[in-house]
Amino acid sequence: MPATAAANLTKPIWAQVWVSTPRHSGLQAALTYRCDQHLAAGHLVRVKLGTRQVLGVVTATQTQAPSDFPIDGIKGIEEVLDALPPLSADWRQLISFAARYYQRSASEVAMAALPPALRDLDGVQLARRLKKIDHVDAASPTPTLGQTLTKDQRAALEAIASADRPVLLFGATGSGKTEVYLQAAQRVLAQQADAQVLVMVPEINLTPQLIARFEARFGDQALAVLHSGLTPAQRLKHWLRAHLGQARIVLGTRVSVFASLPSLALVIVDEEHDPSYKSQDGSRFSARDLAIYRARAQQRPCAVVLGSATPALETWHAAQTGRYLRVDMPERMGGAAWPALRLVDMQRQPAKATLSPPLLAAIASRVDAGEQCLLLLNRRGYAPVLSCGACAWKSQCPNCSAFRVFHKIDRSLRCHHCGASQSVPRACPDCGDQDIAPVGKGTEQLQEHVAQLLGDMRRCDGTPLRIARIDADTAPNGETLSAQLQAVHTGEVDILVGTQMVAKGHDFRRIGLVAALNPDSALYASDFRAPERLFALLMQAGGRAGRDAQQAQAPELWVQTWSPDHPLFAALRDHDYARFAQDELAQRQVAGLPPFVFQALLRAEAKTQAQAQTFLLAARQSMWDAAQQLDVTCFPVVPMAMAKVANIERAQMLLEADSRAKLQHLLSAAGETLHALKRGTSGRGVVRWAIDVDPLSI
DNA sequence: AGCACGCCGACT
DNA sequence: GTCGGCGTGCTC
Repeated sequence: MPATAAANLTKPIWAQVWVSTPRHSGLQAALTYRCDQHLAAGHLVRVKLGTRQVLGVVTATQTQAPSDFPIDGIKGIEEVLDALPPLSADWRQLISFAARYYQRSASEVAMAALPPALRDLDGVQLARRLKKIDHVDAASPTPTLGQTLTKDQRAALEAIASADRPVLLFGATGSGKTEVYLQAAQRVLAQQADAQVLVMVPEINLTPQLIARFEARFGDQALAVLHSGLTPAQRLKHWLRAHLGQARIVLGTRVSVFASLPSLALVIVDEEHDPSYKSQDGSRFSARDLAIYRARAQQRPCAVVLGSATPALETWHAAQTGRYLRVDMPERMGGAAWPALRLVDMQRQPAKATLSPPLLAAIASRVDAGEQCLLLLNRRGYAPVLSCGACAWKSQCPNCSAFRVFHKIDRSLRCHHCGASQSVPRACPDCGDQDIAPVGKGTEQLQEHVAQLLGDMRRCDGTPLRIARIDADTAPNGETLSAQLQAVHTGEVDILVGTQMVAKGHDFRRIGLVAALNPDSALYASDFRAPERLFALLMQAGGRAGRDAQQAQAPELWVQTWSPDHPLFAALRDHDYARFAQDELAQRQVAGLPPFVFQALLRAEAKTQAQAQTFLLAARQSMWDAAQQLDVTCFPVVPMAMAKVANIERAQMLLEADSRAKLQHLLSAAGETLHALKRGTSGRGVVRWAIDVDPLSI
């Protein structure tokens, strides 16, 4: 409630307000506004900014006039949205921390954290929305009984209840992590009358089962969901229900880490290793890391659970060093067998075989037995490049440093980076030769290829095989995706070809064989995190197979590789994530890579590569001495791996330190400098710059 | 980022 | 004379 001190008209009160100012406005901190009475911090207000009226969050009020801004320039608060309880001190502290750590202004982070629809509402409109919500009265959740727990699950629950640290729930696919989440939530809700639980998932579309189970257990009255797929009105409604404490379980994607949860008592981060927790647009925060901060910084105690079968190496390392508590759930439920690994040495296979003969035979045998097969190929389209046989022409995108991908379905060349599309030329644009041919294989071609090879086969009922494909082209949104997955699930498909998006989340009951056709690029990629991602993908893909214990044949995970002796596959064969992590961490330590060092990237985008680099070089110059003193390494300025996207040239500079504090220290000083540089001559042509703290890819 | 102001080219 | 192009600069 707002403070009810009597208004003192002779003595104005000054309020610090976070307002919706844009990213590069140079307005960093809160702005000062005048008001006639004290306002509790956290209140939402509407204030004038320039000519517009915008939303703001009060962070503090004071009686002393500000010294850094002319008093007669200060405007009054237009309206206090006091129908809403103020945002809590915990919430404001989370926003401040995120802004500081990721080098953004608190205003920007705060506004991104609030539902967009709230920005355009006045008090009257807001009251109307609230009235609607109040009608749906907050029935306290009446959870149905949970399943009987295994020994592992009981131990995990006990650990979560008593842990004084974040808990890493290290559980295999199908080991029953979800039931642990559910019962941990139930326990918290039972213990504390107003408790709230935040459950984070990487992508809501890929986890319909998880949502369904929470809904079934707690009822949709107690549940709120927060993700980008909602309409603005829905998003506001769910946000308000969380803020008002009506929603007891909040399920959401990475944005939900900023949800207003006045009585938060438990945070669950499912599939904590998933890269989508780190946002790639705008403020590049890690929702997983912020979730941990949030829980620990809260005034009321709050437990955190990170769940994964293949934790991020950062998380694994934290568990090894005792900062997190690791709880293992190694057993797969329901007696489902782990798929056996079948490695195909491609050096011993016929050249250019997309599907090696032994794999093809295995697929045929599975299909014959009425089982389903899943073939993973991480390239959509028909072929990644089109190339001229007579000259050096390739389907280079004119706007990006990438090739345009050949899509046979509409005979187009599409750039997967800028979206530009053109129809395939009849002859080589450079030399006129007719012989332009696709190079390499994508999912579209694989589907065609499989149809050619196995098209004569019949299902046991005599009908032709059904070979489906799911990738970003066939499933442009969540609805089409779940429709297609549903078709697979109900058995309408015999062979499914797809990109990694199919490997995540979904339970396919009848899949007996999963194959990764060409995963080698990740083994020797310049990105040091590529093996970690590959291991997670293959473990996850393997988890798709053999969930049905009734199957006649043992489930198999096939991998076609040119490096069958790579240690990653040896660990994969034994489903031994711990060994993989240990090997990988040892290498990282020797090479001086995260989690043993801390990194930040300074990025610049400009019309020319030279302009982007000039800016970064000036930045490097200006922070050089401070970096030396703090023992932070400033690596040379280089073009990004994808140097040009949509005709914008990009360059970057890596900063590295052996402690977070040192890196943070340097970065906090750099922000001001960069703003100044952009205005000066070295910032000429620079469209954007950004700091990416703890970058996932370099 | 918006949204002003501002200072030059083609229309009623 | 006015409408409007988008360059530059400010927002408590």
